[in-house]
Amino acid sequence: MRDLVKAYKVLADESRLRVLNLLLERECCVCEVMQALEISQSKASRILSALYDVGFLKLRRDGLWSLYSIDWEGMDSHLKDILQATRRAFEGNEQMAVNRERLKAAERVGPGCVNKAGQAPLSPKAPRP
Amino acid sequence: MRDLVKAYKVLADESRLRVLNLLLERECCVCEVMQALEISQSKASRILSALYDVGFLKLRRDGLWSLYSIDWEGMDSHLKDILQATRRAFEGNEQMAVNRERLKAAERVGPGCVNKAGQAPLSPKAPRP
DNA sequence: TGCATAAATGCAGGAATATGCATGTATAAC
DNA sequence: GTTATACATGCATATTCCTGCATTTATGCA
Repeated sequence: MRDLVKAYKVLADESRLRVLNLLLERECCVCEVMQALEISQSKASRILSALYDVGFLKLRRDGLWSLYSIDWEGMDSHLKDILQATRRAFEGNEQMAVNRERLKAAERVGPGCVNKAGQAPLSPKAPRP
Repeated sequence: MRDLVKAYKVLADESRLRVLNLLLERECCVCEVMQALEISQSKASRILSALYDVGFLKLRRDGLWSLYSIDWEGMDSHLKDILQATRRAFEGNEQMAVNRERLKAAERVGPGCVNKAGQAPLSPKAPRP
């Protein structure tokens, strides 16, 4: 029951729902999230680790990047249930669709993305280091 | 989206989940909830109106009683989704099963239930006034 | 070894939340 | 009317939560 409460606590925040919405689209690093949603780096990082702690996400490292994604395989079945209901709620939502589109446009970003969030990245499609 | 956040906020509390668990069993008045869960009257009342405000419950009056129940018909479809997922999460939980049993044992209580919460009611099956 | 970059985290201020106590309101019986 | 009962709510307090700022940590590269 504690776990259920913790899960709902994490979902009870608009910023965290927006992040979840992006991850339901695809794997993201912290800097992609902060750019797509125009939030600070520390906020993006905290949100991702909160979602991770509850069990919604898994983490993969690639160089300097922390790549978070939905952990469908490892997730508790009740959490999966709830996440799927949440996803359905996102589907009809205009704002959420806009955010997902913005993520697609961003793609993986190049160096300097952390310090330049909010500005257009210098080279939108720079390859990873 | 605001509505979804509000719904999750309401669900992000163990006491409120316990109340919801009782209501998934059957319609309840405030004093039944406070007895079955051994919580104060003001707490029971506030929890029920919080669940009501979000749209999970409907309210029916019968004399002095306020009878709350799950509003399956009037509920938004996404809320219904989430509530059903929540119910499934309750099913395997020992504590929740105990609470539901305690509610069955209590049945509708007689006069004085508000002031005597925690004690056994004087006449467990007294008719309503 | 030193520098640059991505992410994580300690801290603090402010906002939101939960809850007990006391009181107010509405209804019913007399 | 008066009284009793069930419920709702205002207030005060304690606690939790969110967030920005600054700093630290970890990794990769020259």
